Amino acid sequence: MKELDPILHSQLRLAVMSILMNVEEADFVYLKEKTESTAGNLSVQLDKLSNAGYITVTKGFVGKKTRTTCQVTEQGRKAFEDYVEALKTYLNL
Amino acid sequence: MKELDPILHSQLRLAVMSILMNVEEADFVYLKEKTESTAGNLSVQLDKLSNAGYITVTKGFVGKKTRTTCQVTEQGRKAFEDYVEALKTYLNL
DNA sequence: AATTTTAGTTTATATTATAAACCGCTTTAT
DNA sequence: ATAAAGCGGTTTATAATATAAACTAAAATT
Repeated sequence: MKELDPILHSQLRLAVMSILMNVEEADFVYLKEKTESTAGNLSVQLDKLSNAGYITVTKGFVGKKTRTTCQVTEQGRKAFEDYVEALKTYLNL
Repeated sequence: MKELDPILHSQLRLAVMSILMNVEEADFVYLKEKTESTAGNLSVQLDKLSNAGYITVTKGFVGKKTRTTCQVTEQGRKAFEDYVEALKTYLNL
């Protein structure tokens, strides 16, 4: 049986990646709302995705407010697709 | 976003369930080989699936040797199917 | 009859997920 | 102008999980 990439096999990280796969970019606040996660948890999981090279995290400003935006990288996109393929063998799809 | 049943969202437990979904029953040794897990890990995860009511574990004998066989329950089957549906919303399938 | 193998279980450890507490800045109310 | 409240996060502590290592008991092998 295929390995399931442990970086993606986590509910919150998978949710984040799932969102980012369908959109050019998404900011912290949006991801937090969509995933219904706490800010702390999200922050940690974004770090992990970022450290794995699956997403890029950019800190900018909108007026005076900070804004953290995330984008999936090519590597992340590939990893997600591989993960989906691996999972299919478990789910009988 | 839907919750992913934490009992199923574990590589080894999911692998076990995946196998059991396609077969009437499977024994400990078979599951261990197929999943390439250690006996200890498998033992623990079978307990969890059993405690959750997703599988039944039966200890019997083949000649003088013990044999532990597992079967998925109706509840387990339902949980697995629900899990697959929930996952699909993450994977865009 | 001693040794190895088989079929597991129990226990200890490393990893992970999660939430709680915190921080700096901005806006609002006093 | 200043205190209080809110926003956008990060850091740290704790709880939960996965995993392997150590152990047990019986059977098979030498």
